[in-house]
Amino acid sequence: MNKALATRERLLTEARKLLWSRGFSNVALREIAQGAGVDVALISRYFGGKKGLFEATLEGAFTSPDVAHEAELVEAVIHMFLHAPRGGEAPSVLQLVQMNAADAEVGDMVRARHAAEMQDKLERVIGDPERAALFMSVLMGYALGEKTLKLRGIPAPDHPRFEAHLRHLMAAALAYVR
Amino acid sequence: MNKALATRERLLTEARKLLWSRGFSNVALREIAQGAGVDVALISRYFGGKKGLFEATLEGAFTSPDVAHEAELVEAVIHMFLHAPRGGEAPSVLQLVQMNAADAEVGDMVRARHAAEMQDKLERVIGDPERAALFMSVLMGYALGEKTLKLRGIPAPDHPRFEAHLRHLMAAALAYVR
DNA sequence: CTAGAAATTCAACAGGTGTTGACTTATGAG
DNA sequence: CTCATAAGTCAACACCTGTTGAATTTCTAG
Repeated sequence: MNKALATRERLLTEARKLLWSRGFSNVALREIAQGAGVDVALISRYFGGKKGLFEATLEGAFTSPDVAHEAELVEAVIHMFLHAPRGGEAPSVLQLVQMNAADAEVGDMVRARHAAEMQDKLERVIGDPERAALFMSVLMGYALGEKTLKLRGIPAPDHPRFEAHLRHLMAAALAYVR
Repeated sequence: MNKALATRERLLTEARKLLWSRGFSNVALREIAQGAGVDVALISRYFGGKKGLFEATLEGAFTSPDVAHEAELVEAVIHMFLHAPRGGEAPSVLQLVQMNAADAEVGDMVRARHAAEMQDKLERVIGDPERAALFMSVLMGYALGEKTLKLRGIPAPDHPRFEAHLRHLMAAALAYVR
């Protein structure tokens, strides 16, 4: 009876890997099924369809670190950027954006589940919607520049200057005063 | 004989509108053709295929403003953000990113045609690859936060604080010292 | 007005998509 | 062992994708 749950989980793992990195409409269900070693039909059976699978993928996946002060926040983000599994295990801010861009409906799902939640947390810690928005923007932009656009001038994540950039940008966002 | 060129252009216009806003793999050629009021077959005939059409779309589309000094640069960007046709006529940095995320091959096309060129210009004006990268990152992130993620805390583009945010972020990027 | 060329449409293709219902295999209790 | 039920497979579907070659319309020179 719980063997089904195991393969359900295997399906979810594979779906996260593929859907999060390549976007909703660029991955075929058959590919996910093959990666999990089962037949495609199981996906529609277990999750009710492709969108159901994607939604299940988002379930409880986004846990921004619980911090209480700005200083801790900065350190937590640094840690996240430097030590997060870069292979594609955890959903990065960038991957969120990719998903968001693909399809309006999917974008809404992502926004409802994560973006809003992360923003809430940031606002609670930072104490100002504007600074929180700038903080998030700045991080998204840097992740984008590094991973997707591959800008010259952004060093590899293990280079000390990578961390320096992040610290500089976060500080700038937090220093905003209207 | 030049009537063909006219419909070619009509096709291109429609392609820009759809491909740039919704991404490469989320628009069907038939939709583009219908928007231009012609048959799908013409696209493969004129542009050699979907990728050919997309590439033609990028041709000469990206003209970053020619400025010589940092101060001018900031003003030019402000102008671009505030007065660019927000409906989807001109390709925004955000749209570039969307295209980039969709498909690896398409992403390379975009990077080759625009991202690198824009970066070159920025480096020439700013004089430092790192600051240029930060500058570009910061703008991409803010555009992303406003248009795609729709973050609270980012006001409408016609609000004075929108401009204030942009100025603050650009100044921060330019103020970076290693 | 008419032949010929240019511009466009039509119909069909081969391949891929998500989804569904019927069938088969594995599991575990009695 | 037996059988009911859970778990998974198979084949087919209806639809949509980009692309192509032939047919057709539209335009234009003589």
